[in-house]
Amino acid sequence: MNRKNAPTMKDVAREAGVALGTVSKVINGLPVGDLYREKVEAAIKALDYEVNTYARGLKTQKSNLIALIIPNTTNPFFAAFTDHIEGALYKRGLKLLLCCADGIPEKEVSCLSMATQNKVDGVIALTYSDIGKYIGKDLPIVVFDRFFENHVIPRVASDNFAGACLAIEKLLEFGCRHPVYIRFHSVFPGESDKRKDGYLYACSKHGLEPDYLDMLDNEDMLAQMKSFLDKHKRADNTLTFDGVFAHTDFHGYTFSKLLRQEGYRIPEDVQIIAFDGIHKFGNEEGELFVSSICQPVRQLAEKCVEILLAQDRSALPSLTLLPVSYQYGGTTIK
Amino acid sequence: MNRKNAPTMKDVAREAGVALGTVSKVINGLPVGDLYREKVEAAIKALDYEVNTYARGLKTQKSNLIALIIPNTTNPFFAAFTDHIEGALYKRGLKLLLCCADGIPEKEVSCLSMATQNKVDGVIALTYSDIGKYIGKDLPIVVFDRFFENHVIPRVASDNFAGACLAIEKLLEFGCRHPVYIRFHSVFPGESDKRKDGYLYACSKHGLEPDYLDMLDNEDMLAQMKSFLDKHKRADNTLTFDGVFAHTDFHGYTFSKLLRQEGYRIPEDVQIIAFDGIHKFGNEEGELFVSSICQPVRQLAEKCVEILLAQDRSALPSLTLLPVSYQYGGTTIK
DNA sequence: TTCTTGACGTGAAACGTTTCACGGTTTATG
DNA sequence: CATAAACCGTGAAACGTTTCACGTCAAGAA
Repeated sequence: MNRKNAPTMKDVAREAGVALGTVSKVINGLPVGDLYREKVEAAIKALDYEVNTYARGLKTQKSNLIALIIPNTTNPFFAAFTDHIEGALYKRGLKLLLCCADGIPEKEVSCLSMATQNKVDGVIALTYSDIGKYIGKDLPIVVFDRFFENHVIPRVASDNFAGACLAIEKLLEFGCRHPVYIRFHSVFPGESDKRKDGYLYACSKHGLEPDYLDMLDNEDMLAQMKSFLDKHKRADNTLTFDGVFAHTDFHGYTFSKLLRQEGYRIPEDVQIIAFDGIHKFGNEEGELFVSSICQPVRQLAEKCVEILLAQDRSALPSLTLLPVSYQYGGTTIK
Repeated sequence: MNRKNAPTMKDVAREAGVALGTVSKVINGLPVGDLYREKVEAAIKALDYEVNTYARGLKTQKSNLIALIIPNTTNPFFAAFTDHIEGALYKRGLKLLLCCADGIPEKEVSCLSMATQNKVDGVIALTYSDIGKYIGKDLPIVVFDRFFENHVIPRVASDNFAGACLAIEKLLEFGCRHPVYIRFHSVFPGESDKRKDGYLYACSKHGLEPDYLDMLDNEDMLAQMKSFLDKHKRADNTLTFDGVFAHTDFHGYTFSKLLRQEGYRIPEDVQIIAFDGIHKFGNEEGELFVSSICQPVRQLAEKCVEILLAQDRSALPSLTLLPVSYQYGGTTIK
C-alpha cells in the first residue's frame, strides 16, 4: 500500500530488535538464525512492510522490469504476443513496461530511452526502425522478426521459409495447380520476407511458374488486389489461378472477400492459405478468419524471454526459428 | 544506455564546473542563470548523462508509472483499451506497467501488490474481484465498468443502459417486432449489467414482452443458445423473434453463426445488434463482426487517465458514463 | 584449559538523486 | 550613497536499500 509514511527496514529492525543487515538478509533469503528470522518475519507482518523498489534499485541497479516495444496492441497478432510476453515474464517475477510505438521511428527511439531511463533489465522489440544502434552493450535485447544490419542482436522468429513452403504444399495437396502469392513487404527487413523465398523455392521445386502481387503499403491494397485479380481473369471470367498464399491473415481475408464479391466460390473455385493464424475475438479455441500457417505465438514469446534472460549472453544464437503449422480455417477444402 | 558506470549528476557538475544543486535545477527546469544552464547542458550532452530514475524515485516517491490491471490483451476490446491507455499515458510522459491477471482474483491481488511495490503513481483496473479493499487511501485508482460495494472508487464506463435502449430502438426502426436479448452476466457486478435494465426499459416503453436468455458462463454457450433457439421455433420452423440484442459482439457473432447454420437468413429473417463494436483485425477503419452498439474505447481510456490524474481527487465523480453509438456491421438492414 | 575456526549478527558506507538553509552578488529604492 | 530586496548558486542532509568488514560467541581440537 502506498501510504506516505510506509515503514522502512529500519522500522522493521527496531520492531524486531535486530540490526538492519539482518532484516535485509531475511528479505533476501540469506542465511539467518531461525530465532532471528522469526522475529523479523513477525515484525514485517506486524508493520505490513513492503520493500521500497527504488531504494533497492538504486543499490542493485536492477529493476526486474522488461520493456516491450511493439507497434500497437490492437493488431491481434501483436496483442497475443504481448499477452504471452506478459505471462512469461510474470512467471519469472518480472514486470512488463509496455511501449506502443506505432511503428514510428522517433517514437521507437523515445520508447527506448524511456526504457533505459527506467533501468529496465532488458528489452524485447518488434520495431520498424533499427534501434540496435541506440542500445548499449550491456542492455540485453531480443528482437522479434526484424533484422538490422551491423548489429549482432539475437532474433526470434517463426520459420517463415518453411511456412511458405508448407502453404504451397498444402494447396497442391488440396488439388490446386496454380497457386499465386499475395505479398506485402515492409521497407524494414525481417524474417517475414522469407515467405517470398519459401514461395519461390516451393514453386521451383514443384515446377510451378511463380506469380505474385507485391505490395509495399496497405494504402491502396484493395485497388492493387483488384487489378491483380483482373489480370488473372480469362475471357469467360474463370481465373488463371486456383490457389492463393496470402502474406497475412488480413491480406488473405481481404482478398477472400474480394473474390466472393466477384462471384468466385471459396474453396470450390479458389483455395486460400494465409499466414499468422489469427483467431476471431482472440479466442484461442475459436475459429480462424482463413485457413492459415499459424505462428506459435506463445512459444515465440516464451523463447524471446528465455533468450533475453539467458545467463551466458556471449553464446546466444543470433537467430532462433520456431516451427509453424497449418490450420484449417474455412478457405480450403480441409 | 545502460552501461555499468553511467555518469551521475556529480560527474556533470564536475564537468560543468558547477554545484550539484545547479545541475539538479537545470534538469528539473528550475530558474538558473543562462550561463550556468548552458554549461550544464553542454556537460550533459558531453557525458551523455541520463537521470537515474531510482535515485530520483527514492527521493520523490514518484515513478511516473501507471499500472493497468486487465484480464488479458487478446480480447480485442481489452486490447484496444490497453492501446489507448498507453497512448493517453505516453502523451503525458507517463509509462505503463501492464498486468494481465486473467480475471483470477489471486493474480489480481498479486498484480496489485506488484504495482504498489513498484510505487506506481496510479492504477487503472478492469478486474473480476473487488480490489478496492487492498488499495491504500492515497493510491489513485480508477476502475473501468466494475462496481464494488463499500468503496468509493471512481468508475468510468459506457452508457450501457442507453446503449441497450438504442439497440432496441434501432431494431424496431429496422422493422423488428419481437426483439430478444442474449445476455451474459458475470458474478461481478458492473455497469455492463445495465444492458439488461436498458433492454427491460425499452421493452416496457414500447409495449414489448421481454424475452431473454441469461447465461452465467461461456462454457456451454452454444448449447444454451441452441436450446433458446429451439424454444423459439414455431411448428413451421419460423422463429417467434425477428430481432436479437446480444450482450457482446462475441455472443452476437456466435448466435448469428448458429442461426445461419440452421438456415435462417440474416438480416432478412433475423436482425442482430450486439454491443462493443469490435473491428476485425483491430483495424479501426475496417469492418465489424456484427452490427453493434460501439463503445467509445479511445474516449473511455482517455477519461480513465484524465480522472486518475485529476488534481483534486476529493471532488471526483464516482461514475462517469460515456455515450455509445450504433454502427452497421452486416447483421441488420442498415 | 586454551586456542582455532566457523557461523552469524552488526551497523556504517554507499548508491544518485532532491531539497533547502545559507550566503554572496546584483538590482531597485529612498 | 546606503540599505533592502530579489535572485540564484552552493553543498550537506536525507531518501531506504544492499553490502561488507568487523566483532562476538560457541563448538571442537589439542
